[in-house]
This record gives sequence, C-alpha cells and structure tokens, in this order.
Amino acid sequence: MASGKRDHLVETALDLFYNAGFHATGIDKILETAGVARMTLYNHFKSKDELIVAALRRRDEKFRNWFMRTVERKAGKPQDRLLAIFDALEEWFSSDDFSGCMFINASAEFGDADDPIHMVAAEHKHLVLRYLQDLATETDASEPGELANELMLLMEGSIVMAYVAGDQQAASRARRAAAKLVFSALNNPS
Amino acid sequence: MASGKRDHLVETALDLFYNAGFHATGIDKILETAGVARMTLYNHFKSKDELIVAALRRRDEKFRNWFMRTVERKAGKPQDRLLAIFDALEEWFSSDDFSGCMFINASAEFGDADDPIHMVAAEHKHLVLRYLQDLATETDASEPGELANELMLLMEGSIVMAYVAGDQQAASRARRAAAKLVFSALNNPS
DNA sequence: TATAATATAGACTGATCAGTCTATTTAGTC
DNA sequence: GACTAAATAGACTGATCAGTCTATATTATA
Repeated sequence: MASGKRDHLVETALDLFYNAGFHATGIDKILETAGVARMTLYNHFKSKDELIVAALRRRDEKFRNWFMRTVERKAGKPQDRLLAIFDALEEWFSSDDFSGCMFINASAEFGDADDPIHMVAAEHKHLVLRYLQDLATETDASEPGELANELMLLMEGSIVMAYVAGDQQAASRARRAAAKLVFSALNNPS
Repeated sequence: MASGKRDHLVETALDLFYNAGFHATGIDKILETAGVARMTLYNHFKSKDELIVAALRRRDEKFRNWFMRTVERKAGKPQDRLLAIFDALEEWFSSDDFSGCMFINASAEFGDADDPIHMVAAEHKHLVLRYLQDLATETDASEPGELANELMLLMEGSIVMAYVAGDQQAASRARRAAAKLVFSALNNPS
C-alpha cells in the first residue's frame, strides 16, 4: 500500500487550496481537515510548496480527465466536439464549488515564471491546448493549430469572465464566438 | 493638501501587491518601502483590505486610462480600434513589469464574490467591457454588444495565456481571431 | 507665536505561520 | 510473538502577521 495518507493529504490540500487560496490556507488547517499528524505531512513532502505542486498535479489529472470525457460524451463528430468544449465549461461554471481555474489562481499567487508552482500551471495550459489541437486536427480545418489557439483564448476568456465578473453566460457567449471561428476555419482554405 | 502620504501609500502598495501578491505582501513591507509610519497607514485606512481596495481602484483608473489612450493613439477608425486593442495588449505583455491582470489576480486570492475586493475586480471587468461596447457601437457591426463580448473573451484569454503559459504571441493570436470576428460582424447582418 | 492637525518611532498584543524534534503508539510482516 | 516501518500527539522555535497604543515631533495655518 503506497500510503493512503499521502493521497488523502493531497486530496484535502487540493480542496482547501482551490476554495481558499494557497497563502490563505495554512498547514494547520490542512492537517486538521485531513485528520493527519504534522510529521506525516513532512515525511511525504519537503515543504508546503511541494504539497502545492502535488495538489496541482492531481488537479490537472482530474480536471483534464473530466473535461475530455465530458466533451466526448456531449458530441461525437470532431467539429461538434470543438463546440462541446463550451458546453463542458458551462457545466463546470455552474457547479457548486466553481472557484475559477486553479492554475490561473496559482499563477496569480506565484507570479515568478521560474517558480515550480507557476511552471506546473503553465504545463497544464499547454496540455489543454494540446487536447484542443488534437480535436481540431480531426476536423477539416485549414489550420487546425491556429483554430485550437483561438478556441483556447475563448476558453480562458470565458473562465475569467465567469469567475471574476460573474458572467453567467460566459460559456454560451464563447460558444457562439467559437462557432464563427470554426465555420471560418472550415470554409476559408488559405 | 489632501494628504500626499495617503497617495504615496496607495502607490507603493499597488506596486508591491501587483508584483508579489496580496497575502504575500505584508504591511511591514509596505511601510518600509513607502518610508511611512505605521499609524499613518491606519489613520488613512481601517484595515489592509481597505488599502487593497484603494490600490485596486487606482490600478483600475491608471490601467483604463493607459489602455484607452493607447488604443486611440494606435488607430483612428472605429473598426481599426477594435483590433488596436490587441496591439495595446501586446505592448503591455512585453513590458518589464507585466505580472498579469491585477484584477484576475485579486479574484484568485479573494474568491468570495461578495468580498469587496472581488467586487472591485468585477467592476473593473465591466468597465473594460463597456469601453469595448462603446468602440463596437461606433462601427457598423450588426450586433455591437455581442461583438464586444467576443473581443472581451479574446482579450482576457490572451492575458491568461501570456501570463500563465508564457505565450509570447498571445496578443497577436488574439488579434487574428478578433479580425475574423469583426469581419463576420460587419458582413453578416442578422 | 500660538493652535491644531498630521506624522513620527517604536513598543506591544495575540494570533498564526512553516517547519523541527521527541517520545509513543499503531499497523503490517516474518 | 518479534521486528520494522509508518503514523501519532504535542511541545517548541523563530519569524511574521495585522492591528493597537503612546508619547513625541513635525508641519501648516491663523
């Protein structure tokens, strides 16, 4: 058994960090919530920053799994899946514990691009972008890479508008814009 | 003289909060940097949170002034200005002290939508959106409100990709996507 | 020069922070 | 039952946190 305590700590830290922020969540709060002893944490992680990195890696794994499964459940044809992205986002935004994108939040608190925490956030965005590129490549888009980047911008923009400005329609707005860009990419061979 | 000390405190706090984050920046650091006494701060502000709100209000004022002036300097015709938005962003992204959008960062640390700090951030996004709507209304776009919302998504998305993922081309990518949406809005009366 | 407002230094509180250490107990393996 | 690894409680450090208080000094106005 590769330590269920470690798993439980990561999961607990993930929830607390996501809902209350990284600096605002103290080690004591995590230990108390997880019901785990202090030294158990420091036997598994060298520092709080390492725990943060572990929590972000788990979040990346869980989020992308959920995201890809949801997109692929909502639509079958490639170009439909490009729009289903925004249906998945809408579901996310309206869920009870939506607190924005944890990786945008992490970058906000750890702004140095060389910080390992920031680097995990960057990596997450690259992985999401790669997924969009995979989807776009399956369509007849003239430049799938460019289309994927455009949809990525709309995706990130809708996350920000939903979270910061509280725009309830951010996802559907992004979807309509995406439809135009997809249409354009499919009908404008360059 | 309406207290130059207060102004100096707000300005100093603005710089520190923007570069290092809100929780990570202590009162002591602000006082030391500003060269101001402790009680001077607490005579002007009831709490750190009030200072944060004041700093964000100043940032909103300074940023939007710079942004609008820059857009209007870069282009004259309404539809050109809609694209000049992204030239202004490119300038911002490549400046030395770019640390993302301070209001996105603030929302990340103060996630509760009812928090006065989060509310100032939301207000900022609404004001930026209103500016885009004003620009779009001056064009012949069939639905200027929708176009403005679409460009807003691209703008916020490019900020995220530039800051979190370190995408150096985020602004120019957004500009190309915006050009397609502007073209679509000008040639598809609905 | 007298008055009043503003700013000063710096001590102080009580809480919280991340991280270390020790001694004990629990749990799994042979 | 013996041995080993993992987890436990909890005290402790030294730093830092936001915020309060006091007594003094500076500054501007009248």
